Amino acid sequence: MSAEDNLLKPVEAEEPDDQDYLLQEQVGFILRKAHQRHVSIFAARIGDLTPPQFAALAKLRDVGETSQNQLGTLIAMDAATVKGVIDRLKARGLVELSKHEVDKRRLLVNLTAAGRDAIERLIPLAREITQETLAPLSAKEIATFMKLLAKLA
Amino acid sequence: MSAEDNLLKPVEAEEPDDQDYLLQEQVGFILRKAHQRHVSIFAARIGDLTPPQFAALAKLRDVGETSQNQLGTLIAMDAATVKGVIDRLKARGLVELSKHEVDKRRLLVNLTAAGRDAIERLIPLAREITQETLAPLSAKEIATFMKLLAKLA
DNA sequence: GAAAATTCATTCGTATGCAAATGATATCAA
DNA sequence: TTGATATCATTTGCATACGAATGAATTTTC
Repeated sequence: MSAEDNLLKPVEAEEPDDQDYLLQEQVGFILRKAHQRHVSIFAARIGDLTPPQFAALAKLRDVGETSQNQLGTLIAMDAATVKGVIDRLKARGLVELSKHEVDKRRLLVNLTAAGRDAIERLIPLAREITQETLAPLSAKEIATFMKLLAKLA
Repeated sequence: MSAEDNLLKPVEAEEPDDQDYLLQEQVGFILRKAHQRHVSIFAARIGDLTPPQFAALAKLRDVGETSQNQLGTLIAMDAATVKGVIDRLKARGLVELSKHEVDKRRLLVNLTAAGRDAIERLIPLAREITQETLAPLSAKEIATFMKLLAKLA
């Protein structure tokens, strides 16, 4: 095949070879950047709480009291990570911890009154964060994107 | 409006109110999970290098010698983060550092022979990682998804 | 019912990721 | 040319994120 043929060949048919690995076109790299952008938007709107901390409060609002590990499963954090998040929320008086009466291994987590106030107050801001993150897309594109993204996660 | 009317109302017309904020349907949350999944796939295939470290090597392969800061811009890392990544690559002999002759502020980074060998060897694995990450989608869905994801990043 | 396997939580070590402060050097502007 | 700005790099502090090891408590299995 001559070099000229490449001018006629559609891009989709390109055989990737080691000469042209383009980092900026790989899912992982773009996924990382999209995530960074979202975190940045989040920080601009909710400065005093991180996305993982918000996730913990929002999920506790949904399900009520649960064990630390169970909460971690619900918000996709491993045991070590969720411990740090809960520790910091506890230090700020947004959650309270107690021991499970029957199963002595479990550490129960629940919202305090202040924690409930905080999450109720922040939810409208979180809706705006979602909107701003998706702002580059049209309504139809958003529907498509969310469907596909969910398949990948 | 009676409760029965809700049965007839299409889902898309639901007015979101604070009662039903669903964390698991928010872009940020799913984006974080998708990113986690990708990192996990990456680690399973390339155990001895992280995605940021790989990104640094791959970009150095593209552009050749650059300043640490410039490299950071190219791979979307701030100055503090890129320094850590480069330090670790240097400690493993994959990159080498030198001072810019003219502009004494700049720290030049380049691949060593070992670094070039490593990235050439890893690129085929990186292609597989991209494929596996996108495996839940069809070819057409991949094209759509990548287009929309790029808009968000 | 005792041993084995599992689950829950903690701790340690390593690696991003970013804000803010600092110091050195370069560039711009009056 | 010098004084103000801007850029490059480093450091510190804080917050995820996860593997691996450990200990305590529970469940399973024989």
